[in-house]
Amino acid sequence: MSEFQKKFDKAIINIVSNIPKGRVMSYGEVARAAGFPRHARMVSKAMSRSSKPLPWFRVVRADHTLAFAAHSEYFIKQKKLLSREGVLIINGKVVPLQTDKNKMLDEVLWGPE
DNA sequence: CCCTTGACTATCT
DNA sequence: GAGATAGCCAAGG
Repeated sequence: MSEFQKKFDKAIINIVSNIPKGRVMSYGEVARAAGFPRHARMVSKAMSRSSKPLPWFRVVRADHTLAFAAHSEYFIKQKKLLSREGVLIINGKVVPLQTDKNKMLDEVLWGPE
């Protein structure tokens, strides 16, 4: 394993494992939060290499769609895992189950900031 | 080295 | 808003 992967994986895994239940982050956001901007495409590989289980299903594309091919095995699996915690996929896009009516959709999705 | 491959993104049409 | 396009960047062949 390259030195890059060692540090990268550690940082990515740390971020992903801390995504709260019912919330999602984009690959780019995870990469940025981990201190590796422009490495969105490598986030998935880091997660795959993780030895411990991760809430990988809480990571979606920046446009709110799932990264897996529609109808693929993992697409179905991710959709199910997310719906289990109140995050639904409608028309291929992530939509949170109605929660706080006073919050804007983006805030419910991506959190207050 | 050069080329291809992604669980990606931002920016046009 | 769905496609196409051009960046992106480490890995592997």
